[in-house]
Formats: sequence, structure tokens, C-alpha cells
Amino acid sequence: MTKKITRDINVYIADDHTLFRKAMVNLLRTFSRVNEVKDAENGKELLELVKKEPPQVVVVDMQMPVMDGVETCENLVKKYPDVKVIMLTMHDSEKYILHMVELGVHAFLLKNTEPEELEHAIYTVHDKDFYHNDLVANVLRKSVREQLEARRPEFSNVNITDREKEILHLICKELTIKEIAQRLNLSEHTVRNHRTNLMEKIGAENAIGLVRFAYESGLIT
Amino acid sequence: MTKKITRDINVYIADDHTLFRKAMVNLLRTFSRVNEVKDAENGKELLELVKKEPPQVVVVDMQMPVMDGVETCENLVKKYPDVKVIMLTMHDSEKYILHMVELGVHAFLLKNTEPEELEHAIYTVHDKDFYHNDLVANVLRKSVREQLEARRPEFSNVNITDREKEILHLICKELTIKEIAQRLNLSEHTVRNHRTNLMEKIGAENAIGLVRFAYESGLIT
DNA sequence: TCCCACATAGTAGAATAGTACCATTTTTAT
DNA sequence: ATAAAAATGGTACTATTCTACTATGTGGGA
Repeated sequence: MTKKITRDINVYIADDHTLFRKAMVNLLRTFSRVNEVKDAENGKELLELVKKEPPQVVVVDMQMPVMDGVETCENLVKKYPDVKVIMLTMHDSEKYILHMVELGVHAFLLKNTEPEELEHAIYTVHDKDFYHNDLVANVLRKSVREQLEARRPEFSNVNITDREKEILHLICKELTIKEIAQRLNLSEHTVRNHRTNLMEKIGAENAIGLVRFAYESGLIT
Repeated sequence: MTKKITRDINVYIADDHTLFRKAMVNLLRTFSRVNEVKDAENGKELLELVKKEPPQVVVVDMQMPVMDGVETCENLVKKYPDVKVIMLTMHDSEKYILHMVELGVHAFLLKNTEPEELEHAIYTVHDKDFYHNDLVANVLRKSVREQLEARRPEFSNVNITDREKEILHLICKELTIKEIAQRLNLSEHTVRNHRTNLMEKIGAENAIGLVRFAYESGLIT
């Protein structure tokens, strides 16, 4: 049986920088298994292209005006579950990557990767659904392990008392000071003082900052 | 500069089946970078060996009497954080793998993998801390995605406009209405209306609820 | 073309949050 | 036992949020 490489993958690319985008189009066309290549200036254009004729793979820049990669990805995975999404980015920050994986991105590549890796990624997402490079794999592993840490409610830096912690929880539940005071059988003054002290300790400008802290420190999940 | 392969890795193996264990010892000795190889019948014996002279890598069978791989692993990563642990198993069940990663295992291999993969895994955990094969990577990814599903069933169908999203982001940054209005060159009234509409859509009692939504829906990470 | 969603802007008043202090009692740690 | 930290309650004031409406221009979809 002869081994014949077929051009079996259509790839669309979305990036707002024309020069980069056109260069990518040319590069993609040199990949042996890539068949048709189309390009879009932003996520919105890309969605229109996909609507007309869904490709096997799309390559999306995360930073775009009009409709950025995140939003585009959300739409794509929801409406076209068979289209594999490869996200390109300059940020290797953990937050972004984790969020992208949660959304359902099939590969996550930094813009300084070698063309060979992109080619490999395209074939892998097409054949096996997901391309695992070390970048993503390390983030995932760290996340899973940190979850374990987060399960025991200890704060890293700031020393928050039990009472403060209790009140912070209730604040995060959208309770007002009055409601918290009632629930805990305390004076409103007391609750307000606790909240003020919390803001002081955490360095928050307002209650919003408290909630942010609660989420980011893992107190709330 | 000449490239010389040094035998720089000591490997200990723990498995209760003598035949398999001894065969593994022989196999390990054929690996070009493996230096000393010692073997143990169970986790307890292994820990004693490690205590005397910590190796770079240990290979542990998950199913063992006396002290099984899980318990052994817990002990090892706690007391000897520099020793890399490769877990061997017959089960590819998700639960096991996730748990092992949480505990801090550095590689997870099925017993039917090729010797070459074991060799590669040993070098990788030694040089880069963690060996990511598809088995583990897929489990991790699935876990991360399932978490997302678990924490937002009801938030999915809210339709938030671009402007609202933009303002929600700024609210989460602890900006007041006044500050947001200034930054976006809008009337304070407009910003307030957007926020009110957001609260309506989301079903929030106050700004706290908006921030919660932003975090729990993954808008903010 | 007509309608609707969206973004924009407004008024006015009630409710709540936030600032800046101080005082007392209880618990905890040295 | 004594000092420190935490929890409680207070006054007085200002700032901001929240509610409940109305209204206009614009762009996209049926």
C-alpha cells in the first residue's frame, strides 16, 4: 500500500496585522497537508468565513480589535464543535492559557514558535483533537496541583482573622452590611469596622476589591 | 566542545513481582544515561534505599503490597522533593492519574509502554521536572474543562453587549462610576445605566454580584 | 421600511458604602 | 500577669451606589 500524503486540511487564519497575516497564509500553503487557506482581519470576519464553509482548523490571534480571540473562540467551539481552534498569542501567562483551555481551545502557541511546531500542531489537532505542548501541559499540571493547595483555606501574605474571613464570605454573597449584621447578631458598626479593616489589610479601594481578593486568593472558587 | 553522554542518573525501582523487577533492572542498565540501579520489593524498602542515598529518579509500581505506590509517592515528594517519581500502572483511569498529579508524581506510564518511552521519560523528568505524555495531558485538560462546566450552568445564556463587557471589566478593577465615565469619555449617567442593565441581566443585587459573575463565568481570571 | 436592540444622556431621591476617628471588652500569646 | 491582638460598639460626616423613571439617535435585521 503506497503512502500518499493528501491535502486534507483547510485552515483559516484571523489576525489584524495584514503583513503578518499574509505571511502566515503563505507559510500555511507550504504545509504538505494543508489544502485551502483563507484569512480574516478579525474574529467577526472569521466567523462569517466559517459560517459559509467550516474548515478543519482555524488559527486565531488572541489580541485583535473588533472581536478578540477569546470571544471568537467562545463562539467557534459553541457553534462549530468540529472546527479545531489554534490560538496564537504573545502572552504565556498562566491565566490566559488556563482560560483558553477551559473554553475549549485545541492548541495554544506562542508567536515565537517555529513554523514546524505550528505545522505539527495543525496535524495533531486535526488527527487527535488536542495538541499538548510543554507550555500548556505545565500550566495544566500547576493548576491541578494548586487546586489542592487552595482547598485548605490559608492566606498567603495577609493575616485575616476568622471573623473577618466570615464577613468577607458574606460580603461576597452580595449581602449588605445591614444584612450581615442581622445574620451574625452584630451591630452594623462592628461589621462596617471589620470591612474597613479588611480593605486596609488587603489594600482595596472598595468592596469590589475585597471580592477580587477573595476570588484570586482562592478563598472563593 | 565534544558532546559526551554521561551516566548521570541513578534510578531505583520498586515492584513486588520479582521477575518483572529484575527484568526492569536489566533494561534500565541499558539506558545510556542511567548510572546506578537499585531495586526494592515494596515502598517501604524503597524509602529505606532513598534514605541512605537519594537517587535522581525512582520508578514505582502503583500496585504493591505492604506500601503501595500512592503512599510511597506521598512520602517521597514530601521528604525528598528533588527525587523525581515515575509511576507505573495498569490502570489508565482518570481518578488515579489526577490524584497522582496532585500528589506530585513527575510521570505516569502504563505498563504496556515501549522501553524507549520509559527511557525518554526518565531523561525528561530529570532535566525538566515533568514528563507529559498524552495520557496525562488529556486527563488534566478534561479535568480543567469539567471544572468550568461544574461552576457555571446558569450563567451561560446571558447576553452581554460589548460596551457592557467593557464596563464590567472596569468595575472589576475597582473603578468607580465617575472614573469609568472619565476613562471612556462618557456621561456618568450612561455608565450607571449600563451597570444597572448589567445587574438586571445577571440578576445581581449590587456591584458585588457583578464581580462574582465576572469571576465565575470566566470573564475575569 | 419599520422595529428593536444598543448606546447615549438625563432627573431626583433613597439607600448604602466609605472615612476618620474613639472606647470597651475578650481572647491570646509571651 | 501583662501586653498585644481581636472583636465589639460608637459618632459624625461624605461619597457613592442604587432605583425608577424618561428620552433620543443610530444601526442592523425581518
